[in-house]
Amino acid sequence: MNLAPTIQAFVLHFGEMGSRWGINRTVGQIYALLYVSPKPLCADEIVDGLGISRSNVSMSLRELQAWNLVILKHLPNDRRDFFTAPEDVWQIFRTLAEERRKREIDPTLSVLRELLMTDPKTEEESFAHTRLSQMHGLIEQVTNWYDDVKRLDTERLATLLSLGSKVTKLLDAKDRIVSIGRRRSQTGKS
Amino acid sequence: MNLAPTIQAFVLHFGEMGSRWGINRTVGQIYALLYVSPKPLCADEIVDGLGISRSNVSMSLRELQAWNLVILKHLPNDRRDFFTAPEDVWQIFRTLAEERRKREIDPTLSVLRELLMTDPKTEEESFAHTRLSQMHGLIEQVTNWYDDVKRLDTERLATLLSLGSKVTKLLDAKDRIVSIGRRRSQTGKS
DNA sequence: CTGTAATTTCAGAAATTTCTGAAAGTTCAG
DNA sequence: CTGAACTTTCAGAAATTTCTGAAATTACAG
Repeated sequence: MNLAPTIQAFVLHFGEMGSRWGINRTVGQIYALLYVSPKPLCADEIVDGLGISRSNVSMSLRELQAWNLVILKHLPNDRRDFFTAPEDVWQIFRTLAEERRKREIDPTLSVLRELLMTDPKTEEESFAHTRLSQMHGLIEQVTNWYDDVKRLDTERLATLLSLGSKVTKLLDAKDRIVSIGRRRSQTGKS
Repeated sequence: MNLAPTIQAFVLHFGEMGSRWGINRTVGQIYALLYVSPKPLCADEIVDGLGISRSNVSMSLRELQAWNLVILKHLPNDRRDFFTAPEDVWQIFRTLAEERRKREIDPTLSVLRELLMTDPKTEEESFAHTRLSQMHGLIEQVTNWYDDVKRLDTERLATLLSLGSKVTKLLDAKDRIVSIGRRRSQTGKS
């Protein structure tokens, strides 16, 4: 490894965190390296940068492509594959959310749906049934929200985030304003 | 293992998913079992239910306690430790979000802050610096939103979720209504 | 105290995941 | 075609994580 100290520290940290995240160390490191590189890198540059085997790089890049976290590029007059991380951090964030949902949420949702189809026979199963149903309800509510919000463009998403919990105040405010409007004009319309 | 088929399926699925989540299979299974049990279970009941070693149960319960996902109870005239999962799924959701944040986000945030303190020396480092700064900005924005929202009670949180992206429409609506109010009364006030 | 019922610890066995080197596959210029 | 430049595959080595049984520890009733 022969990287600037800051870059090296970032890459190593991402490798460590990778494990806490369910992606492995190498995958995390490669992603981090691509993320901070001003230009696309080819596999051998990654091998040099991280000091790992060529085959490991190949497999890890494959995984990153499956996650849609990395873009394959070709330079003119060069047969090699080059890779970059997408520019827009918000886009990366969305992609990550999307992929994690596919892998971590959807399978559970479908198992829950399946299990909820069967009628509970015993007292015990009946209790379990209501618990599964609660969990299903929660996950569905959260993913519906997510489906709804993910369609927003970055600017609106940022507005929504910066608003935070104030939206509930806004709700109250809306009601107040609307009712004032009504009182004044007698033609109120929500 | 001698559980009702539905319960068994749920427990096994949760075990599998556990691995995709960074908690291990046993921990996932124990949590699932407690979640669907109408009454607190003691360690030996879990051993019977899941067919795993007593010591594994002990260690896994320890981990679940560290995650705040399990509650230790004592029954009168019984020296054994009994465990349940919290009732309220929303509370569980919050706990999970909180713990994942502590483990998966905060360390990265602090590393990023640290690295951003140093001045970039080369062109390369300078590029990396802006990328780190972008990532830092995004994470901070998202966690600030989260900090803000997590204080809401369950009801308000549910409202906010069911509203989804409509909040942005609401924002527009507010502006419109306020301006109508102004036009009508000449005393508009946001 | 003593003995019993419980929990915890921990060394190392078992299982799983990650990583490597060697071989095979692909692509393309000449 | 041929062979050079590159990428992928994959068996098994290495590393890591999980799990177990045995021993140690704790708690407490008698």
